[in-house]
Amino acid sequence: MEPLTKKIKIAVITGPTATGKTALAVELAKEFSGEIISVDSRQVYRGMDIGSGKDLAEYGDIPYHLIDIADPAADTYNLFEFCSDAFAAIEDISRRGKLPILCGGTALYLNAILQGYNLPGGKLPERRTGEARIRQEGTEAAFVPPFELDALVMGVYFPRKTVRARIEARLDARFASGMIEEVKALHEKGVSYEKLEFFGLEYREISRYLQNLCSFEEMRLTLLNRIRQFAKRQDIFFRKMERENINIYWLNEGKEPDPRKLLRDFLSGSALPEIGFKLSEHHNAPSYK
RNA sequence: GGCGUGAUAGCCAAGAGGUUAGGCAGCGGUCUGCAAAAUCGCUUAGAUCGGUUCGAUUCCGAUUCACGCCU
Repeated sequence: MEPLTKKIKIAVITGPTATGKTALAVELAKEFSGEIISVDSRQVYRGMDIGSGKDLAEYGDIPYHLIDIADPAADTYNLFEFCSDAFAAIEDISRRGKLPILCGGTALYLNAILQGYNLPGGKLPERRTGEARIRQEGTEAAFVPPFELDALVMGVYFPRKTVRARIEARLDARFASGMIEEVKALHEKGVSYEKLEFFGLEYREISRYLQNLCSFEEMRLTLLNRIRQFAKRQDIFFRKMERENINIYWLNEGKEPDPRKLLRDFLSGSALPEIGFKLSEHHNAPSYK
């Protein structure tokens, strides 16, 4: 195949959890003939649906990538694999004349793609020696970004207080739609409690509940706090990315500035507006109830 | 009405007449190989009024409130 010489244009939708990233990405994919690449370290695992917020029903006819590509019992997906899978997907979509739309909140993964992390091979940290595939790959598996990207990065913004409320509403909806049963089923299919706890948040706290280490109400409150703290850490990472010169267009409630217009201008090569709002220059209120 | 106990930060909760309680929650940061992970930092309160004292959140008195008991 011919190498791609020009920079490949991609759109990115990111932001903290529970802000409606998927819905926006699907909307843009429909309008701009796009395909979605999930940037989510948990949605890669089969069977982790409700807890990771896959929302597969929202996609309709829009093709998606990097979802359900790993076995939660046997695999431990990581940044290295994500980088090679994501660049492969971007190239594939682009060659077919479609627009790659990256969508997700795993900020490290996104940052690695946007900044073209060059992951060296060679000696790996002690803690990784247990993983067979890493040993096999060794030095030659060093990851070098195969081509450059021209990315329009948009983030869905809500005030922290609103995000917190959305997290709570979504959590209860997830309980109502069978999230506990999902975790139970994963365990019955061979995913150890240890592994489930490693996956974090919903999988960790519900595993503890299933092991009778806490009551439902205790579990729910702990989980609520953990998800909220996670959303804060996502913000902290987005600020770091901004300081590292990644421009993020924060869309108030996902609407303003209009993402369709931004993307249209970006794709046609028109001048984009100045970034009006930087998360890194914004402080959240000192406390919430 | 009488007696007793208590009143500490958003919440829980200690000790001490002068030197940081602590935990949770909150906020911020680090992070190029498990990132929904790991890890670090910050956040100075003592119900009210008066007294004792060089100095009171700590001792004394009154008041208010809460809880318990008694009549």
